[in-house]
Amino acid sequence: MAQPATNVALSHCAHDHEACITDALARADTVCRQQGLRLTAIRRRVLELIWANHQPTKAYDLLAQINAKRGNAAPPTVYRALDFLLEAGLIHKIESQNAFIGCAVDHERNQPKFFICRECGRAAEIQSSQIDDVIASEAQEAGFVVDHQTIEVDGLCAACAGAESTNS
Amino acid sequence: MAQPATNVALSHCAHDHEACITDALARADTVCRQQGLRLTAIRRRVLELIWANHQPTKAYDLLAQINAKRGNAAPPTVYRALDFLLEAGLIHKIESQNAFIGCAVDHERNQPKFFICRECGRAAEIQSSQIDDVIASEAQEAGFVVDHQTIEVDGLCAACAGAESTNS
DNA sequence: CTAATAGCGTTATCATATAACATCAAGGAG
DNA sequence: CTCCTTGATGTTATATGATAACGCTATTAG
Ligand SMILES: [Zn+2]
Ligand SMILES: [Zn+2]
Ligand SMILES: [Zn+2]
Ligand SMILES: [Zn+2]
Repeated sequence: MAQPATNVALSHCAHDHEACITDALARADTVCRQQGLRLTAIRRRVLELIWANHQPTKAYDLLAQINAKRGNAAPPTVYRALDFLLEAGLIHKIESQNAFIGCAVDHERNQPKFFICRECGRAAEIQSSQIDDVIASEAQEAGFVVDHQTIEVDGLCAACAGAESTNS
Repeated sequence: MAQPATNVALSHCAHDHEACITDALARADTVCRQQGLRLTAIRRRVLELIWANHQPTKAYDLLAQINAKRGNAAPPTVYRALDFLLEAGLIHKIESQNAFIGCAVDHERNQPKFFICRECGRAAEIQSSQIDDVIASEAQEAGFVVDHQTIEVDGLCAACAGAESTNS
């Protein structure tokens, strides 16, 4: 189950992945400094690994990656870091996969939601607030007070759908 | 973790619960007969327990309920029944709780989605297709081919929100 | 510096889910 | 009816996901 830190799945999506990781860590530093949160070495390392994988990553895979170079960390080490990062809004949990992914989105006006490709495994975070609006109005109608939402849409991303139709 | 089969949480929602269970089982019989599926004794029993609980129920709680009267079933017994029921569309999995709940909804035109109350624990399945429409259009725009969706909105149901504001 | 607190290491254990293989029951072909 | 195939179930073991509890250490407020 443990996976290499490099991300094969991104082959169809060219971008400067090193910068991607660096930027995410820089943002995290800023956010934590502003909010008086402590982004300790372990927490930072876990966040870095999550971004390096660049797709939903399981807690025990992160643990294996941490321990890859002679480490010997135990599960609570990772779960505590994950709890912190979730709390700080720096990552999200993909409930349908028991996996975690980095967040690069401003959530002041819309809640997390994902398109997840079954082929390449990537989870794209959607920013539109249309879905939130509809949910809000449906909730209003039902007298339901929304607290938190889990929206995970599985399917085929554009790149993988294109590849598939080309092959057939 | 194991819970009694009767459902305290439904106290604020008066309805003929026995009929509720009976109807669900009758519908299941019909669906399975029409589709050539075998609703065996165990599968039927698991479905009955899920409806009896009437809120998202965990696999091991179901197992405990099955074994309550001198039984000795093992986990695969329950998980296999759950797999069958999921496949047949007779239940849904609430991913954010690792729990299962009965379905009484026609899904020809809209996918499963839930409002889940943190207070009473009930999960109400929403039927509106507005949310599906918005997701479909967002997906279209992104070139994403939707296969399956997980939509779970947590919060306070009308009854529990009312009770809370009354108390304060 | 000191005390209080937050973070972390470590061990054990709980909770969720599946693999693998043996056995059994139902239904069709001959 | 008998044999055979298939799908369902029983059983044991194990994989995978997550947390409790406790003591030590590092950080920081005063
Ligand atoms: Zn996000
Ligand atoms: Zn893809
Ligand atoms: Zn349903
Ligand atoms: Zn409620």
